[in-house]
Amino acid sequence: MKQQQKDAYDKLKLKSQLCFPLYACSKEVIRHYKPLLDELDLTYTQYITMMVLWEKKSLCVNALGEELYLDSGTLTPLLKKLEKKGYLTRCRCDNDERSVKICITEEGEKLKEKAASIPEKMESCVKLSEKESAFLYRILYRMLEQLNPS
Amino acid sequence: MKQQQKDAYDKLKLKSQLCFPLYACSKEVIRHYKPLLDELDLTYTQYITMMVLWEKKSLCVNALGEELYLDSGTLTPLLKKLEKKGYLTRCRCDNDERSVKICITEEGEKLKEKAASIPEKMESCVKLSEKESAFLYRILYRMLEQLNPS
DNA sequence: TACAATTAGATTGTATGCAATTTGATTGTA
DNA sequence: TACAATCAAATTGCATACAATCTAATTGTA
Repeated sequence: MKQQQKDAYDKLKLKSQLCFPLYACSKEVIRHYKPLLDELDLTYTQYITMMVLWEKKSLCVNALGEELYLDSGTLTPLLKKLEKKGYLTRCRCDNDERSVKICITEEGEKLKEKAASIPEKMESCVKLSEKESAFLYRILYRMLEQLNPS
Repeated sequence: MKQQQKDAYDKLKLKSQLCFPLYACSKEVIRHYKPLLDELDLTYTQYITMMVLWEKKSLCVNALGEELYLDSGTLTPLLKKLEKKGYLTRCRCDNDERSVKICITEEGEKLKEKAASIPEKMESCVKLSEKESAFLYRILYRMLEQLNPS
């Protein structure tokens, strides 16, 4: 076998890939959120959706999708569930009937208090130094920008 | 509002969290694999499953799940699909009828040749320096180890 | 050796994710 | 102003993920 082909095969190993630890790590982190989010009766995707709403109060589905890297196929049913729980409202925009505006409710605002302790609790699961966190953060956002230039 | 509560709320912002870019990045990377994997008629999860088999040739569902951080609920239907495609066989172990042994087929081995160019193509999507890749790799595996000590 | 406890996969049910398509509203332009 | 092109959500279909439960095999031990 040629050296070149051997190199190509080496790169096909799970342990040679960056994509795999990224994928596995993401899932493991989300798994660790679960018991904390269960107390709020939220899934992880519902949680990050609420995070955007806690900050922005109100925005269109489209904009929400860009923030979260999710499309309407995922968001529509998810937003309906959060609406049913009473955390947000969905209504067509007055000025553009194509768009749907999502607004946080008082119930939704109240949930923020219960969620406030979660980030701290999660941090304690993963022991990274200040420097490592900052590096990881920067590099992931740079990758995101490269993969999905917005 | 107390400073402490303000800090807690700041940490609730999407941009303050490490979990979010991890989650988004993982999805974006997988999305970038799609056109390459479409040519092989594999999904991403099927691809990483084949990566393990290209390396190990044969192992039990259990061991496969530990490698991939997936459980039988995900693996069983996925392995049935790959079996139907002819890339692997599933059969109960002789010495322990509870276990199912997965073996790669010749068809499965042949697929490796077609997949060999994928890692290189993916690398070109994300421009990280040698140093950055190595750092990211180390930190992700360390996190994995912390989150799921095996 | 009985038999409770454990283990490996399979199954069930719920919630994403996302590509592709559809529906209805808006925009650009001949 | 007609009307094609575009756009925003919603819908459909398929493939994960994973917790919880179930089934069958194996193991530990009284």
